[in-house]
Amino acid sequence: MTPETIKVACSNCNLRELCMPVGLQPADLRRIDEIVATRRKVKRRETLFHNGERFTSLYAIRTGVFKTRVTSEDGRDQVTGFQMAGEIIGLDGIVNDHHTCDAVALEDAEVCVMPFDRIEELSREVTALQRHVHQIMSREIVREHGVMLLLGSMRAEERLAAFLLNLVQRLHARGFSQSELVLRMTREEIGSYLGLKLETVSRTLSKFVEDGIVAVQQRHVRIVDADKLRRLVNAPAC
Amino acid sequence: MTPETIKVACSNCNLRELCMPVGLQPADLRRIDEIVATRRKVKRRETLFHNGERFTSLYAIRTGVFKTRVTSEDGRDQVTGFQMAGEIIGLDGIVNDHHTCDAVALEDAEVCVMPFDRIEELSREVTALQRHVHQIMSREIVREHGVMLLLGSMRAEERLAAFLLNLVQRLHARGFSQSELVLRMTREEIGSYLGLKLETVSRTLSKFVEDGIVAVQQRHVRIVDADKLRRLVNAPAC
DNA sequence: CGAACAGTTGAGCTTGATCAAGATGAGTGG
DNA sequence: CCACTCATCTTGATCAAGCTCAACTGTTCG
Repeated sequence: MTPETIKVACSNCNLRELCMPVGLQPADLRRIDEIVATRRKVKRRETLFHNGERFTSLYAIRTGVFKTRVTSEDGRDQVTGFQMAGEIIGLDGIVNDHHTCDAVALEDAEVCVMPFDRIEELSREVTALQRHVHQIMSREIVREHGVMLLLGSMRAEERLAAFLLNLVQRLHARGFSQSELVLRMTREEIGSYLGLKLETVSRTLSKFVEDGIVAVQQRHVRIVDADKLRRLVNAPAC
Repeated sequence: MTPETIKVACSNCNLRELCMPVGLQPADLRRIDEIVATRRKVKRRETLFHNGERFTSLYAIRTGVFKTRVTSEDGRDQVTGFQMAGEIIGLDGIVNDHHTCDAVALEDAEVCVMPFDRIEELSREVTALQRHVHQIMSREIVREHGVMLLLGSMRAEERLAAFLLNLVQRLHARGFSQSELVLRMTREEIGSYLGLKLETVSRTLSKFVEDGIVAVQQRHVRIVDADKLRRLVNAPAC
């Protein structure tokens, strides 16, 4: 792991409104630049950080998609999320000064390294940043509530439908198509995230194709009937 | 809901080391007292806050046990956690200024009301408090990772075993028995949390009794063989 | 080019859900 | 204090969603 490091600035980053607070005073904006120490490239399949590693920094994703996963004592994995441009990872490490999950790049990626003590220092002075850090953590908590609802109460079709809608919605917010997406993860990784086996993911996708809800070619997915997909998720518990 | 309010101080609260940072300077300690605005009593079955309600404060539980739950659009509930003395609830409300879940008292309870703007203000000045807030939020994220692992990859027996061990461990940290506990929640609520139906919870408990792992009388549970229970959780995925 | 990886599909099985009937206990009002 | 009621819990019988195992196909990349 040779961290290719480049000095950069948030103030003219095109992802700024995704990962930084908006409406800052110019003076504060310049201070925010101090947060990002370096950038770091992570190749496909490499980890950005891993379970047990010392926590030092949060990471803002510039390009690429990551998965985070936790591992139980007996070696079972659970994917806890897929993260893309503008999203912040590493929050798990704050509480015990060590990371408790792995972050693995699903494709070649680049992140901004933001040393956490610098974040804390600056957010004591820049109220908007303080607020922003709190919101990012709260957002993650709320997201995980949603995943718990999905895992605890939804059936396979509902889970996969919710997953696809969530992905495409986040991609759309980043300027991509509302109806087409490329899965950067395997069926097995999707299954791990959704609490399903890879065969079930594959079968359920095939069923969606049969029902004219999506078109699938490998990892290319086109949402043909978004309404049907949405109805699948909101279907009253029958 | 008539909030019986009493002015109080953290500095001489016996739960302080559970919900506040330790090792504070006396001066900072006195400032911490400013955080708790009031206390509030919540009767059994009443909500401390509910989905959609304006977020203003975090709450430190003094007595009683709460459940938090989210509700999906089609009305399905998912219990996202059970919280007890010293634990902080309300973090979900920070991101959008509104709560996204309900907090319901499972027995008569009392909480310390901590206005969040006051927390933010003070944590700009007291570094230990700032750190503490970050840790509380990170801890919740890590806890939820654990729940995702449980919901996504464990079987019914493993889930229930993990649940009982977690409960008794937290109670033990509060000075209660290592082997006896009183469930403050119904089988249905346990089931919701664990992604199981109440019948499955009941049956699995009965099986534990048969196997000499626990003794159950209503909501009284005595852990007879903690090792067996632990082995159930760590059992290699067979 | 071939080996490892990723995905699909089928057959059969297991776990936990569903439906149903009682049992038990706590709270309430007469 | 007792009878009644409602909520909670237990247990049985049956069913189905999703898992497991297996075979095969397609893809990627070294």
